[in-house]
Amino acid sequence: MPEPAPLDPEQLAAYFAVMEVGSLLQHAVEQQLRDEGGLSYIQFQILAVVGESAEGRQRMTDVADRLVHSRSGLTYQVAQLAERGLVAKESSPEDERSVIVALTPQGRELLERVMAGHVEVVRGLFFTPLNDEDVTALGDVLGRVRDHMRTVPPRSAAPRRRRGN
Amino acid sequence: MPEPAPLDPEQLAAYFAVMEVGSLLQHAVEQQLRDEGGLSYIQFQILAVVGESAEGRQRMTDVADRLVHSRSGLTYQVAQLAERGLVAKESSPEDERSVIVALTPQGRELLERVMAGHVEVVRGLFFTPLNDEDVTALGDVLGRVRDHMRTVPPRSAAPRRRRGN
DNA sequence: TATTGTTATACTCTATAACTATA
DNA sequence: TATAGTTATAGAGTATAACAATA
Repeated sequence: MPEPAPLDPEQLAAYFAVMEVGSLLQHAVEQQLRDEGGLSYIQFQILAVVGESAEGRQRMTDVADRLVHSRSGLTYQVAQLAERGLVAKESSPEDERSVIVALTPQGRELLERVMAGHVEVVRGLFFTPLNDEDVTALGDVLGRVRDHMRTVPPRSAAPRRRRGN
Repeated sequence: MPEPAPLDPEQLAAYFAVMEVGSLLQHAVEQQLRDEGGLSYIQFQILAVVGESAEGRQRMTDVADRLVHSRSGLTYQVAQLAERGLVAKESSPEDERSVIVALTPQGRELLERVMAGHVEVVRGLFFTPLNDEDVTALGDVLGRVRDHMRTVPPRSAAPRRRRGN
């Protein structure tokens, strides 16, 4: 294998910027969610993903796939949310193996309450220094990167079909 | 306080894209660092920040400030690295309170070895779908966001001068 | 008094592997 | 045999607060 060429300065700047912005934004958002709703970012994401679906109901597996979680990690987080009465677990009539996560009224209420502050943080921190063109450009370029990332195999080379998750 | 306007679809797309790209990229990079060097991302960053300075030496506080770490978290991570002989802790001649983190030869060697794979992952995952203009645009826009983020107070309103960190 | 750093502690989160049950 | 999910367990990381020492 030949020496990989180093990244040029512009590439490095872009890479570091993405990582730092993502990290700082996540930090800020986490604090707001913790303060205003006692939620971690992942818990918030679970509520959001479930709440955004048609009737506030999603299969465990579908939530896990979307949030990159390990199955057991999702089981843990959903248990935390269920303990607070924010979601309820139901069995699926179609597939006895499946578990459905359903947003409770309290869950929806908390989600809506917390979302307001969330939007404010994101707007203040992220969008303030940007104009419409910047936003469009960002969405376009990063959207392409995201699509590419979703395509590329996890670089564990082998497709990895065995052993769940 | 008036209802905050929700983010428009373009803004949402950009926000989600940043978070997802950052998260996926971090995941991929973490796996490579773990596999090839037994390093967490933060440990890698510590080595990189220290190694990038003039003589491979940095004060604890300066490293912590740059990596958003709590002091105690940095103490912990530096201890991990020191146990493996990748860094050494030295006292500062100028300020008896300070502790200097210095990259050892083994630390530098590992950093260089791991950096190759790191660059490959970033290139393959992040830069493949982008042309030069995209990269420039990204660096410009996200650079502005980052600068803005560094400026804005942590939204805990109060300047927070008391109590370290 | 403010700053630098460490320690103890408690907690959250994550991942792995073994396991059950349904398809 | 593959898929959906849980459990037990163990480990890594983080934050807080109390502390010691130097500026």
